[in-house]
Amino acid sequence: MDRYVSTFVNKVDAKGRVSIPAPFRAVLERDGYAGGIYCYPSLDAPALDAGGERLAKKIDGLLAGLPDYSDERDELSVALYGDVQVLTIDGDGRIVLPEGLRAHAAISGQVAFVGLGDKFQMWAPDAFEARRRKAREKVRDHRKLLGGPGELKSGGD
Amino acid sequence: MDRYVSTFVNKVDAKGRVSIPAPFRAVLERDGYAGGIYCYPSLDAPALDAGGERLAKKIDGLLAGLPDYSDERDELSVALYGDVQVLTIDGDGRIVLPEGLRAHAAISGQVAFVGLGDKFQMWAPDAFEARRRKAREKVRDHRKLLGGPGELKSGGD
DNA sequence: TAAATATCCATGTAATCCCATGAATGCCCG
DNA sequence: CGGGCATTCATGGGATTACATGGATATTTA
Repeated sequence: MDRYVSTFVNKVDAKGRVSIPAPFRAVLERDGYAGGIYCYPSLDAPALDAGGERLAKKIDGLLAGLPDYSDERDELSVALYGDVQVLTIDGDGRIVLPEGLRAHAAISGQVAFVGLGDKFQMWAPDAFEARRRKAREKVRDHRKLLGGPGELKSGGD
Repeated sequence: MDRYVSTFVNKVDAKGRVSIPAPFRAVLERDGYAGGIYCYPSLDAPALDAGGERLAKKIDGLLAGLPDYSDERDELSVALYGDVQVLTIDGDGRIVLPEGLRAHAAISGQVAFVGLGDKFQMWAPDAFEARRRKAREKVRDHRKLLGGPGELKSGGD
């Protein structure tokens, strides 16, 4: 498997450690993570974005499109790189979530790991539940636009 | 044959395992399933959608059009990837249905596997029976509009 | 040295593998 | 044409492994 899929909820222990779900670890293995995974506060959600090399490349790619020394580039690179932390994975497949990041996502006792294809997010489980509901409704709407007959349509009424 | 057709009912055992009907397994073989089959709650029915690589590609296709780091993309990915589970197939051709998925489809003792062409669905047998009846009536109505007599004629059950 | 961070080890639980059984199907040979 | 024989499948149970989690010990940093 080469993409992050599905959702897993794990506990944060007294030291702030969380196990990365084994399936995600497997993807990271393939993805590559020199020294650790990339993690930063989501721009538009109370969540953390994370991933391996592929994610890093994607960020680079976004910046590459903008002219050097432009305001836009400066702003974006600060927004994207400025808050990035590299989290090392310990021998048991766990990371430690620093205080700052945890605050942004309002994470305390548990973390929901949510696969988004080529990156994953970390949420406070209840906040994610709300977002999930919203997202599902949106997909319903989009389906009418996106899906030709049979696209992702299910069980046709 | 390379599409899922017909309906099969199998048991869920004490551990939550269900045999995938052999004919579907054969299709999956051809379809490809690296690591397992893709399965997610149907958007508009109390059922589960499932399939192999072909289905996975379809999901990718939906996202491919959207720009990275857009609100929209994240939202869609949550619903598309976040809700998907990758179910591994054991040596005997069985999968385990996780609690969350089972709940969505109200599946407990038995599962009806329903072929839908390039994917299949899993239903609680009685819920599916009801749905099937309804679908039949609809088809009968349509037939009057669409076809000359005998167009879609079938030999009954 | 104290606090914080990293490494290592222990444990219960849940998932995975492996083998046994039994029914049903299809095939071969009488 | 009919009766065994072999295979394929679904299903059940037991054994084994993987994984998340908690705690203890080393190691660094201020």
